[in-house]
Amino acid sequence: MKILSRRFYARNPKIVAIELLGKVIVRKVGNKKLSGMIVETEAYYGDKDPASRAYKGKKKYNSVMWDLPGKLFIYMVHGNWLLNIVAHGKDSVGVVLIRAIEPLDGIDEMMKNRKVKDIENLTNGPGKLTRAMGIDKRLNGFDVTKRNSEIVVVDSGFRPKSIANSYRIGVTKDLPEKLRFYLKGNRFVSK
DNA sequence: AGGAAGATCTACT
DNA sequence: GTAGATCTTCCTA
Repeated sequence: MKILSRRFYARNPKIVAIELLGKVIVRKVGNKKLSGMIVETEAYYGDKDPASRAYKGKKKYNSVMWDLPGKLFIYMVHGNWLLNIVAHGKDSVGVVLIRAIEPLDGIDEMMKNRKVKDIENLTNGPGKLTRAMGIDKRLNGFDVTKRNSEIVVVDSGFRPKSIANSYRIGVTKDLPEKLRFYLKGNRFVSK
């Protein structure tokens, strides 16, 4: 179980979004371990991307986007916390939005957090997985490349067989490029 | 004060 | 499957 390094995130967000598929997010809460495999992501750029939180310039709440790659960027939309990881090269800004995961460890605990019966509905959306894992604003700016972080992303060795893409979901102004990526056929991809 | 925002839940046809 | 209410911050006036 290798923790992904800062170098992994210091690339074009589109590349990082694709390569994050199949990796595992591990969340530690006290002595409990919650984890899930990433099955759906979206890439966002900076000032050239009207759907990006960085589009209108640096603000207090989005300043972490200009910070080091590998940090968490968390913000609220429609009453849901959305989990992003900062990913960009030296002279640009970008993030990868985690849209869905496949639950692995701590499923009982996550069920409790979300009050749902069927596993399929547990983490198949960006706002759902954050609630299931107990992620909120407190974790904004967290570094996921450090061992012993409350959250890390590891390479389990899994290699996706087939990856599909589409336009991003829910955005009012998208770019003419398909920036959403997901594991084809996986039942935990959002609807 | 008012409204928009990478969404979700519920209650229907 | 779709339609509408509701979710909570942060921006703009």
